[in-house]
Amino acid sequence: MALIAADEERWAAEQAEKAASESPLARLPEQERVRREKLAALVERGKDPFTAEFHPTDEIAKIREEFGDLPPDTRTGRTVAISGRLMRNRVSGKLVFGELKDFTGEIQVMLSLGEVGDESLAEWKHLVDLGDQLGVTGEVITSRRGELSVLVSSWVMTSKCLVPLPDKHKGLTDPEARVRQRYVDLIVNDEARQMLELRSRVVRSVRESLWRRGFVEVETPMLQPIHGGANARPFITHINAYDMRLYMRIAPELYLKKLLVGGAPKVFEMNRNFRNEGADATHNPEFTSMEMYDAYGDYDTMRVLTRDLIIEAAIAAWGRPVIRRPLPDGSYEEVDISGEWAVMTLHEGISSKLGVEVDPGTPLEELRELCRTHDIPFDPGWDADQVTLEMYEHLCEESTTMPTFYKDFPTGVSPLTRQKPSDPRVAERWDLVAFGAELGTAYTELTDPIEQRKRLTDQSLLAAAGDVEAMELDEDFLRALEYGMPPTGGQGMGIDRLVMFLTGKNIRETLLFPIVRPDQR
RNA sequence: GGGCCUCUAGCUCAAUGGCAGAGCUGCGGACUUUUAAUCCGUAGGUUCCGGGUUCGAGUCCCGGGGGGCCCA
Repeated sequence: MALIAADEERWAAEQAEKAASESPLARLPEQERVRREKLAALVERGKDPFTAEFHPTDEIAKIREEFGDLPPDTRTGRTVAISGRLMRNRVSGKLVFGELKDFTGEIQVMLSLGEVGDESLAEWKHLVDLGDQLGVTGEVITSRRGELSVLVSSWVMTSKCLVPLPDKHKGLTDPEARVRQRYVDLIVNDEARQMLELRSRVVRSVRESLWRRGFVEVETPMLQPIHGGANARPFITHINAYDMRLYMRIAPELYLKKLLVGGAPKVFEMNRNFRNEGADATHNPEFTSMEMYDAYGDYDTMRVLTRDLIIEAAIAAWGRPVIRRPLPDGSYEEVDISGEWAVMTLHEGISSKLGVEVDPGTPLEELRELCRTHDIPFDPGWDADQVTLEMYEHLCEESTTMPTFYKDFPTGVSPLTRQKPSDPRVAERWDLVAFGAELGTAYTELTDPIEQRKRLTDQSLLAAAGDVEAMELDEDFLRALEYGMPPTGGQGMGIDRLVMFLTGKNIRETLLFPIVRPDQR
């Protein structure tokens, strides 16, 4: 509490200092000064360099579609109004060739003395810069060399760009700059725009796949008084109204199950979770996940559904059931994922890697010995279930390439999962792994409130003993289960991971704005 | 957390310990069919930050920071 108040004070002081130190034109690079001078010149000539009075009626891609293959020197008689950013500008005396780029594509614009007159041509030559947003009206024609163009009859500046763009050939390559200034990345790198669109198609595909199957999309709290539903370190925050600690959610699971208790049979939520752990090529502190629950389903029905969702997402992304993998030379290869996906128990997975049979009854000492001989680190305080989980992560996850379901996890490391009736030592849970990364997990949910209380009590004891990832005891969740929750299959899938899987890119490219340290300069 | 690499003009990159440079961009000029336009001229620097060694440091040493890759 005291700490948060101190933080707020420091923040206010920093803001005040910042405002005081910022004199408007102090030490601007020459090119930025020039652009501001042009801005002033436009205003002086009665032009609004940020006018809102231009209304485009045409998209560049549509024009290209409609007039794709015209012979050189064609006049179409068709007038269009387009808006876009000026990406290239070739000034040739009384004729100017520019290239205008909107979010759909690029097209050449031609400005000739005869068409626009002295003043307009001179203003373009002296007051327009690369990067400016322009609104252009003119006839669709082709140039003498056959380039599809808009012969400008009038133009306005819709937004002056006050900062020079990166190199027109090399673009912006510094990965740090690309992430810190994603807007610049989007302006100059087509790849960034394609990722934005691809991710949108994937998210939409997952939603539509679920809607089509009768699932209802819901939103549950991100600010939670008790963090549960997963094992992870939470972000801690504070609510002034109640003067109380709150957590950013690490998972929506417990709330979604309350909806099942309430009678909603098929629900899903696709939204942000927050985990106060590392930030690297595969982890961002906030990430998007999808969780779904299907009453009277189980972990087997979830397995079939999950594969269907991912195949449908791949088709949404690439038009075919394929994913892309990076090759050492920087290019990508397509991998077909339409075949059957492997299914094996976690113990089968471990056994095949070790060449030694391991099963749920293998004694702790034997597991430890296997860890020692295979260089698998373990904590001497762990029980057999925890050691087994570590062996699985070490031996199976990394070496798995094609999508594989590892199922039947040790009950002790699966506090929210129903035990297998035929063998209560393992729980009906699977992890889906592909190319070394976990894509999702699913359970036949534990619905017995008495067994659930016992498991969560064990977890809270771990928490009290200092395990920062262990769950807290959520009385309201247990109370809800006491009202009776139908047998249910539940599944969680990382959407960022899914996009990474589909594209072969790292998380900082699949997220528009991954977390970065504040720029100190 | 450990190892390796990296940070120089708005962008992309050079520079044996010896005058900090090029291309693009910018600015001035020529050019009415260019498309990485061309040609002439010209401007632009806290070499990430702080110390140290040296006659002299972008370069070598120490410390710090940002970023990337690999490992745990």
